[in-house]
Parts: sequence; structure tokens; C-alpha cells
Amino acid sequence: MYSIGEVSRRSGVNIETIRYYEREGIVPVPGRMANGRRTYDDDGLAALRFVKKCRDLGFTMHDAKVLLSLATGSGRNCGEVRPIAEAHLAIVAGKLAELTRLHEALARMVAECGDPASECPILNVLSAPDDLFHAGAS
Amino acid sequence: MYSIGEVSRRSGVNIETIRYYEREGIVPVPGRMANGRRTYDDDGLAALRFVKKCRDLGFTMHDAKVLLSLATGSGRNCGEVRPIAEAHLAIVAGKLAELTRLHEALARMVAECGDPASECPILNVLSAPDDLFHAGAS
DNA sequence: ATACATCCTGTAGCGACTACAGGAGCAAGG
DNA sequence: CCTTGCTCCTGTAGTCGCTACAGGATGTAT
Repeated sequence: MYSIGEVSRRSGVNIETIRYYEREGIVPVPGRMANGRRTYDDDGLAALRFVKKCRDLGFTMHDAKVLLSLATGSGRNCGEVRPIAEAHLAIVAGKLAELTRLHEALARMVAECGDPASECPILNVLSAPDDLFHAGAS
Repeated sequence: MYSIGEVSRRSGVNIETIRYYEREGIVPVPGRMANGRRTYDDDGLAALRFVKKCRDLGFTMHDAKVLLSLATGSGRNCGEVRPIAEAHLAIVAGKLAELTRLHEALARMVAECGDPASECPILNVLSAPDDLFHAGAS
């Protein structure tokens, strides 16, 4: 049996966040000691670690909740897991593409901005009326 | 002179967001017509387009505010702009690296999750006690 | 006895919006 | 004249996923 501080250390989840997860019904409600303090067993700790991994992978809290219930349930098969993971992968792939474009655009702008005395090309791009990502300034 | 709806259409910034930017002091306060409605000139429109570009590039609202003031000011040189852009580029590069790792991990997991009847490898990875990104399940 | 760590509840704040509620003004059509 | 519908106004509350208190109770060590 662990205290909240103990599971926080062991799971890497902040104490306040653990209580927040409990309030939101993401992880099961732990037991209480005589003095009112929360007490966690190995399952409680495992649930927190599970949710942490989900969040590290970018799943929403809602997804984490569903995935945890699937993991805790009897089936543990891909049927319901895969669509959730695929949908999330699609979102991540989209964000990755967007961020890549953004990184390129920014890097190009910073590269052009050299002389600290002359009129800044970054401000010029930002002030220009045309599309950010297809404005080929050379 | 444009109405708020007009500048919203022309800048691509949501009406509610325009009012929010005004409240937060990101864009200059527009004039008002006799009936109390906001009225924007070309400079007001340009400011909104500028802020929109900043946001599209991932700059914070605070950065956008500073950059706008630098663009509107007399200098327009790289001296103050470059450090802001460089710092932001570094953040974006970091996020890009993180998201790339995440995408790889997710893609690997989804690829392994094939058979909809057998025990799901995704749940197994999430339930495992070891590191997410270095657990080479093959 | 005193200091300090840990825990408790409850509430408010972050960034960057977004979504109402509840109302006013104005034009066009019947 | 009246209704319908559009745009606009202010003000407040909700979103997501935490994080940071305030203000207090309890536990442990010296």
C-alpha cells in the first residue's frame, strides 16, 4: 500500500494531477486510511502508470480512460483498441506534417534575417499580404 | 472603413477572437460608429492579418504583440526580431523532434496490432512497466 | 516542544480561444 | 406596420490538461 506521494514518485504523475484524475474519473478511486489519506495498491499504481503512458503518447484523457477500461476488462483484444489508436495516429501524423511545414518556414525566415541593422525580412514576410507558406522569398 | 464582420472575412480571424485580441491589447482599439459598432481602417485590418500570421507560425500571443509593435515602429530591423524568432524556432524544433518520436512509437504500435481477436499488443505496451520509447517489441 | 514534511479540500489560474445568453439596431419583404 | 433575418454589442462561462495556491490537519523526527 502506497501513499499518494509514493505513487506520484513511482508513476511520475504529479500529486495534484493524480487527484485531478481521480476527480475526473480517469483512474479508480483509491481507498482511505483511518486519517483520511488516500492509499493505493499495486493496481492503483499500475493504472496511473498506464494513464501516464497514454498521455505521453498524446492520447486525450478521454482516450486514456477508455483504453484503461479496455485494458482492465476481460477481452484485451485489438477490436476496440485499434480504431482509437488509428484515429490518434492520424491526428498525430497531421500535426507532424503541419509542424514540419512550420519549422521549414520559420527556419527559412531566420536564415534570411542576418544583418541586424537592415530592414528585417521577418517583419516583411509577416506584413506581406500573401500566403505565408508559399511566399518564396529568396 | 470595415465592420468587424468584414475584417473577420478579410483577415481570416474569427469575430470573437478579434474582440478577444482587442480586450487583451494585442491589436489596437478600433474606432466606433455612431451606433457603437467597431469600425476598422486598413491599418487595423493589416494588424489582424499580421497577428494571424504570427499565430499561424506558432508564435505566442505575447510574441505576436511584441512583433507587431516592432513592425509598426520606426526601426523594422532585425536587432530585436531575430532573438524572438530564434527562440521560437528552437521551441518548434524541439516539439518537432518529440512529435516525430511519438509518431514513430504510435505507428509501430498500430502496425503490430493486427489480429482483432488476439491479445492486443498496444494494451500490452501501455501496461508494461518499462520505457515507452525504448521498448523494442518485435 | 518545535520544526518540517506530507496530506486534505476547494478554488482559481494558465493560453488561446470558443460558445453562449440576452439584447439592440437595421434593411427588405409581405 | 410587422415580421424575419442579419449583424452587431457586452459579459460570462466553458474547453483541455493540468498547476498553483490558501488554509488547514496530521504525522515524524529532533
